Amino acid sequence: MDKVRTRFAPSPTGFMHIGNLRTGLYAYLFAKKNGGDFVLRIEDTDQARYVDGAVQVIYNTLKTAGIDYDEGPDKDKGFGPYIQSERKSLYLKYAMELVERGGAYYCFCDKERLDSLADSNGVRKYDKHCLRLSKAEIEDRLKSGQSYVIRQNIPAEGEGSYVDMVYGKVTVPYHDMEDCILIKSDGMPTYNFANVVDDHLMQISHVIRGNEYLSSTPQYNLLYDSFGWERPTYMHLAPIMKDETRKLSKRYGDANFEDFIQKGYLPEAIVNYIALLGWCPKDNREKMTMSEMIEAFDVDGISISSSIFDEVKMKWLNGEYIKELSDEKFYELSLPYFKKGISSKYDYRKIAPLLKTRVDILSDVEHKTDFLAQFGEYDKNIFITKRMPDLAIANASVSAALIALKNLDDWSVDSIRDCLSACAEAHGIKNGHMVSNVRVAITGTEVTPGGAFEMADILGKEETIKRLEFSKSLLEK
RNA sequence: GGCCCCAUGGUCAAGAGGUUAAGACAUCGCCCUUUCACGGCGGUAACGGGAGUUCAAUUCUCCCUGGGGUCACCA
Repeated sequence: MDKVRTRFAPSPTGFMHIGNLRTGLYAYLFAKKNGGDFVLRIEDTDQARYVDGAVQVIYNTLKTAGIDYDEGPDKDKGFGPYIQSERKSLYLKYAMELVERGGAYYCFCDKERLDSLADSNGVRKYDKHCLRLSKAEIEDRLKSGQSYVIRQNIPAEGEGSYVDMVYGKVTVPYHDMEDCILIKSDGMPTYNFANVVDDHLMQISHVIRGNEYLSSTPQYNLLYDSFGWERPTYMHLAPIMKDETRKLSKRYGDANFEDFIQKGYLPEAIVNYIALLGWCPKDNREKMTMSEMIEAFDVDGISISSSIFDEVKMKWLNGEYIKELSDEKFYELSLPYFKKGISSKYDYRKIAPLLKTRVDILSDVEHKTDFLAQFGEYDKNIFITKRMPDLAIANASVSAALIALKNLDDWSVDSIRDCLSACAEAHGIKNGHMVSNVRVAITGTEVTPGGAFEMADILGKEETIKRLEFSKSLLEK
């Protein structure tokens, strides 16, 4: 086999959504697995849809996702330019060659005529009207400056088929294809054409893309054939869905990479998760580094059916990644999510290590530390758990702890522990009940970033006493 | 509507004619922990329907149903 070369060819039309990224990831994994090159190409032939800054989004996303391209707009290895709008003259040249070879033809039909071709379902198919034009007539029209497009000339009979790496054999009758436009009236190529010309010129060996192209691929193969070019191997990927019936789209706001990063997902976790959405390694591993994925990547494991994006599972995976972070790293990454208003009052260095095993995504830090700034009326039934079944015990614990802690001068996790322990014993309260009750009493919440000692230590003596007093009266109500 | 493609628990998914039909997330329960969480153990839960082929179909074929894609001077 010739050298494996894959490409990722996004359009700069805004954010990069997860499905799109996954396509790029698979193309990258496949190339790397096979010792090949991964090429980035920007498909910006539709000027109307171009979004400012979107190219930068593509660069940034790939970079933070850890997907390094071997070639791209800023890494020309001799196949450039890698931005389609900069290749404009090239396409026209090839289109004219194709006209010479009979694989395409000039078309001068206007919108009205095209619209009149629509059938009762509103579906229209071009009738090859301009294919009948004589060479002289075409020359004349061209000379007079009449607006034109170049269309692909599809055979009326027969069918086109190819073997897809994941779908197997796909066959489409030529009759069902249209003589689609290759060069638009603005001189720019359509995707249908640019794609083929570029993939050939860039010596792409394996075309990896979404399965929306599954049935138009025979049409592209016709182009390769007309030019006498070797067809690439195709790998089409099933879409990632938002739910059973809707595909993940840019409209689904949370589906883009940037948003997930902002919510506090680790890039490695996102990449790991989306890799698993549609691919399963032979040994069924779930948590993998990029190099492990490259090593394990295998076409056999690619799903042929679509999969639904499940943020709950991605959250879990992210939590696994977070637990592996060093305390220092976690501190750095999560600090931005620690509310500024309370950061001056409480030491986040003390809180962060406690939080590490308790958050799935970094932004969880925000609400998990809410109790620091907010404390007030709460439902006293939260004292009750399976191990602490009685409010009277809560009441007793809080009253006793209040007195004991008031007299505690050396305020540290250890001294608070000892103090509470002695207090429990003195009052005949189980140690577990005591700490459980104190923990709830000083935080007002069921789930906290740590145990009673840590919470009291972080809150400080003054605040702890204040809260115990509040909870005491709440319990006495 | 034509054409192309798909169909295993709620979700991601192994399995490729004979399996007690894996595993993960979620969910539920138990245990651990001087406390919630973390962690450990376990439970509930699936082959869309109908015909064939076969000694035997979740697995192969066909039909139906359901879903997706495509039919643009968008990619």
